[in-house]
Amino acid sequence: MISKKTKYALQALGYLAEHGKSGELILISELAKEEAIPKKFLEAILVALRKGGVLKSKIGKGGGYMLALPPDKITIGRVVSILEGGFALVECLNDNVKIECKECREPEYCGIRFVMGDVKKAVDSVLESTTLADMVERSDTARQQKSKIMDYSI
Amino acid sequence: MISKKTKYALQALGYLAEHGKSGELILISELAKEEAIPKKFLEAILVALRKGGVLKSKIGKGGGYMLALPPDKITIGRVVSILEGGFALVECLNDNVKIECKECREPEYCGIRFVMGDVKKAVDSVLESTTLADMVERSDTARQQKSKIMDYSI
DNA sequence: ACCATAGTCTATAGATATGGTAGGTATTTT
DNA sequence: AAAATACCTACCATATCTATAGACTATGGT
Repeated sequence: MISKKTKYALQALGYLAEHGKSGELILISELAKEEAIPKKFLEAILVALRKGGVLKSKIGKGGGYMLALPPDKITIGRVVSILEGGFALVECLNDNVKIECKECREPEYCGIRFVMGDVKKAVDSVLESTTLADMVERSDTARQQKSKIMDYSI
Repeated sequence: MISKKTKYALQALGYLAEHGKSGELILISELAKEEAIPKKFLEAILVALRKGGVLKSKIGKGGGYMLALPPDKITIGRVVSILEGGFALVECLNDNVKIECKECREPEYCGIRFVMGDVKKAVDSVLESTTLADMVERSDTARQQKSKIMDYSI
């Protein structure tokens, strides 16, 4: 299960992708309000995203947040990685840290590791090939489909 | 990250697959000792697996646990599903429960859902096509490779 | 019938992670 | 100087995960 942190991050990034297309700076308070995210909690998330290189900020009056990269250069995998330290399935397969399973006496031929390695590959392949732009686009498409159907039915 | 519960479950099942081939009953205490799993914790896990239809047990003297199905009929996905209620990535995509995201005002065209739906498909596809037998076999193969290399180097 | 064995159930304690809050600080614009 | 705005540190509450304890029930051997 992805954490709320990650979910909020994706919501905020989605909002920034849609409302900051021409380089406008968006306020934390606007993001928090529009996406219904606790403001203080969101602050911490945005800082993490900035440190992770996907957001830029400007302090002071007239300040705010904007994407540091175009939406099609920001993969969902990168976001997940920033906020959860990678999508780790077992301790010993974590991206960042190279830990051996404490429990596991034979990590070299641990079947669980093999299987979870496969799962991780599958997950990473999706997360790294999907960008913020894709996410927003799919949402928009679905919304349009819906309104088209609505039109027909009127 | 899969929970220890699930990891312990897979360890125990692996042991049963390897040591119970001819239908022997294996004691909880043996499993706990050999796989270094806290016994009382393991008990609960085994009960869950039994209720999930993957294990059979016999109470009383001479009792113990055995697989309820051949290892190649037990998918890793099933085990994960029993212990974690499915590999849910977002609340609104859980297998068992059909919940709408509370936060999400527009679940029908939520981009996060679309993306996580794809991830879930990828994960499930691996977990459902991999069986306990595969897991054990890969572990064995790796172990043999290793010993072969050892032989050469001697 | 009795007893040892072995799984089952319920309750609970301790540890860790998550979600959320409070208050103050630093920086920029006007 | 004042207002706006992001930044930082610390903290708390709750939920979940891991683990343990103890009493209960069923079986088989004697």
